[in-house]
Amino acid sequence: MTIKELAKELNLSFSTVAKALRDSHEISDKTKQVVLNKAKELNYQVNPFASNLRKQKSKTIAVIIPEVVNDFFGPVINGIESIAQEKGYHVLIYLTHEDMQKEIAITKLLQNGRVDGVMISLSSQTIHTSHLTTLKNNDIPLVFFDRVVAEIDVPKVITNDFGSSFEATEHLIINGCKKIAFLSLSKTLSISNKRVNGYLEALQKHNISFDNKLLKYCDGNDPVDYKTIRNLLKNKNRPDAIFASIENLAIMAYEMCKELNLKIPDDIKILCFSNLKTINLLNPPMTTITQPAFEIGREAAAILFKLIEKKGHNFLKENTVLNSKFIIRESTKAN
Amino acid sequence: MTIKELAKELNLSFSTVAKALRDSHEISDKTKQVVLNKAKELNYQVNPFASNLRKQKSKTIAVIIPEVVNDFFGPVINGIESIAQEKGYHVLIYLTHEDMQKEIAITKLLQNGRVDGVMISLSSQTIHTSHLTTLKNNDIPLVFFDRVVAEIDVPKVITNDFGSSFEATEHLIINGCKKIAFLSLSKTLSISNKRVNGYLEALQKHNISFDNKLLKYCDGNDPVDYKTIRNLLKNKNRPDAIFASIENLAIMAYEMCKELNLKIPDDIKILCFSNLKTINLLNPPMTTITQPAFEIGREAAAILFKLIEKKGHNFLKENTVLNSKFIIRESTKAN
DNA sequence: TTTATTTGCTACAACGTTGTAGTTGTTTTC
DNA sequence: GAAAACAACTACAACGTTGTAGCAAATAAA
Repeated sequence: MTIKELAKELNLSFSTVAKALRDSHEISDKTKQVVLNKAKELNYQVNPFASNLRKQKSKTIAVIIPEVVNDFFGPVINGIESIAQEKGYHVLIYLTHEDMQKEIAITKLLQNGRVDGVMISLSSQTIHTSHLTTLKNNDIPLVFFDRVVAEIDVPKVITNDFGSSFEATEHLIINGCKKIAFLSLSKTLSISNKRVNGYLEALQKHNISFDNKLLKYCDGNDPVDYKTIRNLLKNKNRPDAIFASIENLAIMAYEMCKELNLKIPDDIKILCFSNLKTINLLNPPMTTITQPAFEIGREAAAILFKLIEKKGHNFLKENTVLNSKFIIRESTKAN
Repeated sequence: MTIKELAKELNLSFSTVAKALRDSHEISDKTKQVVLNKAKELNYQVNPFASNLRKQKSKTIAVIIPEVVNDFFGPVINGIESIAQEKGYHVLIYLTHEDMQKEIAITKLLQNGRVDGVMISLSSQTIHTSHLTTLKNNDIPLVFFDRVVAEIDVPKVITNDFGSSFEATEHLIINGCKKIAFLSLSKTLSISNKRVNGYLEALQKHNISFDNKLLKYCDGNDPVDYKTIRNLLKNKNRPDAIFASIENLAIMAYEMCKELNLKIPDDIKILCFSNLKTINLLNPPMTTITQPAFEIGREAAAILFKLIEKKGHNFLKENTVLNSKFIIRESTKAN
């Protein structure tokens, strides 16, 4: 059912019908009513491609994330979707699986105007970012969240990673830890570096010298990371705490402790950045830095829609910083 | 950059350029090379809307699910996405949040050819399904997975829910349970009914009379369901086991046990359908029926693409049944 | 040599919208 | 009562593709 067919049914010019459907002031109320009724009767729906082509707008945004089976990115999507649904936008999801090549391929797909805007949280393996600059230079509204590229001048929604990391490390130190291992994800992502720096600064403040054997870079590949953690824990000079920068690594550490029969928190303390909903049911419940994932999604989406609708760009240069919550549970209890 | 602009640059007719880009046999290899080089140089990308409009194809599918923060639907999306990426399709995600009205609104959006196919797992609150029949009648390829509508004649990918449920219930009975509560999700979904029936049949086989106070229908709204579970467990005539048809409800039961100081499995045994990745770390690890979520996603997507490409429809009437795994852990250990 | 056939390219009409520029006939204004 | 304004509708040209039809020139067949 197209406008032209509708027009034929109604014995009106198709321009009239088109305008009536768009509630133009040029059309009398009587005619509008007739057209609308007929449209409903024949279940007329605008053809999105014709409309997109003509208006050069797609009412669609793309969300690029590393992974979806994840208690952080899941709620982020919820947040994004809640705003998108309000605004009548459609949401395309693309997963990079922490692979830079996939990320590049995906951004290429989005350069041709398929979407009105893009939200992205980088893959941990992304070491150069020209594909994102290209996207920005193609005038596609772009918002980074959580894993951002500091150098690219687009709005970013992040959390207070340095502060959280500092606070968590200090908490471990106060509770008696002297050999705190830090499991990081990426050497290049600014978020990873901030988390590492928070850890380092806390060590320094408390006069604990940094042992670089305790700073491990994982790569998001489960079997490999598993080995890294295993080696760390089987070492005779085992750390007395593990601070994981992502949930997955902490879960592996928990599993490894179970396997090696290490008692948490007595033998080793563990904490991490996490949004796990079963965190309280773990044995023992884990101390976490919990990011406001849903709000990050909502905030980032809201900013993207402002960019799309070009309602002023004063916010463009600013990072939006939301605060994570540090929640102390049994996994870091002092001996 | 459009074909016409490219043609002007090359001093060729735009038809020639268009054909060269599509590698038509009507164009000489030499010309093709020239065109392709120029296209690369000027970063020409086909306009997806023009192409979609002309071809009446969008290379996009829609996935409608109740929820994304979920260790079942997450891997399903991974499965879908892995096939979609292979095939060069885009994936639109829509969330119903277990709300039938949202589900209806979403299906309306998809009636106009925006997508080449739709995959859906119903909301638990969906009690009538004419919106899905409409979608099917509009000739939009449709595949159901997990939460299906038995009456609508489209391909479905499901698991052996009756059998799993029977097996799990029997396991509880053998381990000494006599008052097994079943937490169901929906009175109408066929998947829910199958799970309930498996439970009932196992009771019958072992001559345990069914107590309808032990069969609770939850509605996916956390605070409400929380109360339901609380009432169940605070009752003086408390059940000795809880069989939850979805993960969320089991998690709430765990939390409630913690709150009420009930020991699992001594005071009460708990099991559920779940894909939780931290299941082994819970206190105690929970016995689960684990569905092959990733494979469900892959299988359903593969079928959808066959439908889209119209490669025979013999499989149309058949359900694809994948088997879940029943994994016994500590939460149901005999006293 | 004349007539087919093939090769390589061009012209053009869709696809279904949207927005601008007419074209009527009617009403208002001075 | 002529000019201006308005209301309600129509015509049509984009948007950027894709596929069919057409048209030369070159080659093959008769």
